[in-house]
Amino acid sequence: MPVQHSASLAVPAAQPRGDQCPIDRTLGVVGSRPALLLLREAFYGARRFDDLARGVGVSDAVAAQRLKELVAAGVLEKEPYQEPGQRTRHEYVLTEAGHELLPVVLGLLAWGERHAAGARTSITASHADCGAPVEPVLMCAEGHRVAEDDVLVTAARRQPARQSAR
Amino acid sequence: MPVQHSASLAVPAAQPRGDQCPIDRTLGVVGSRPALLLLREAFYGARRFDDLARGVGVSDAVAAQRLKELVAAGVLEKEPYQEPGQRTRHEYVLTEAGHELLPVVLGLLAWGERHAAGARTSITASHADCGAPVEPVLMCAEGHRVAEDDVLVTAARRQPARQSAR
DNA sequence: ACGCTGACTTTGGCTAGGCATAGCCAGGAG
DNA sequence: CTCCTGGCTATGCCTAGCCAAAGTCAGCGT
Repeated sequence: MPVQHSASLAVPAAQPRGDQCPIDRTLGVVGSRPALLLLREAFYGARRFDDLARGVGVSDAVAAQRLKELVAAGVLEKEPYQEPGQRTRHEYVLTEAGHELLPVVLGLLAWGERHAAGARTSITASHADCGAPVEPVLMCAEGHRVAEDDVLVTAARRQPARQSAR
Repeated sequence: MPVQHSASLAVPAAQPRGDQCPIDRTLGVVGSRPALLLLREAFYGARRFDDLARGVGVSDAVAAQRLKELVAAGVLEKEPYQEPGQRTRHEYVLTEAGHELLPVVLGLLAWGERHAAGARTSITASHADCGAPVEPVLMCAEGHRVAEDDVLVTAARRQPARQSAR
């Protein structure tokens, strides 16, 4: 017997692909390196264009382009603000939807810490209350911790009928 | 005090960027669309080259290239297998490290379901035992559910001393 | 021994996306 | 009213990545 993991997830039937797959759709929004890194900066607290662009290390043009896409996708919001003695500026803040991408970002962080060796520094996410390291863990709405092979993936047609006039 | 969510994460000091950031390093491995989609296929149970490539919808060349990278990064392993009456083949199986990317993939899935509208079908990950929907949730090693502002992000130098002869 | 099939590899052409540099614009400071 | 600064926008070049199509290769079946 070689290894235990067969198909990991329980996938009884074929799932939709292409633009019908929510994973693919999400990747259309945050599927590029600059986009994810901008998100990282936003989670680190950056709000101003310069800080975001600088932190990611891309040119202004790319930063502007990606930020525009993230705003269009509803991940970030552009809001006016004013520092005392300064003119009105705009800052980029995470929306509710943006905040919900935190598990993904921290998942990448945790994986990189564990498996992408070579960095001379390590970044740790820990629980402010107890100091223990934090990671995304699979849980169901009932509050059970879910193992990989207990995850059942199913597809369903959305809104069968009711295509009434708006 | 304008909005409630200020910096979401608690980040007391600057974090390393570029290739010193584990998020960035992880993106170097799975930071492209085809790579993530190949991973999706692997989680769905695909193991053969053709199935993986077909499921992602890219050309053979791209699939081969990305698979090679994923193998090199230790996410997939190439193993020989033999179906009865068939010649020896190789299949791609998720390694331990590969399996640990599941929270990221399911995070993308969950987010897409909730925020990337437009698909006519929905994919749901549910708990096989109780049927409730499954999502990645932030938890610390002590077992506490961690809220966003209770996540403390800190950097540390790896291997403090031992900077002996190079 | 030959052919077929699955699994790649190679080649050539094309497009998206990146960078650098420079230019533009708004608006408080002076 | 002009200057200055942060925040973009525009231009030109250059590379990475993609696709399609064709070629290669291993080895079981006949």
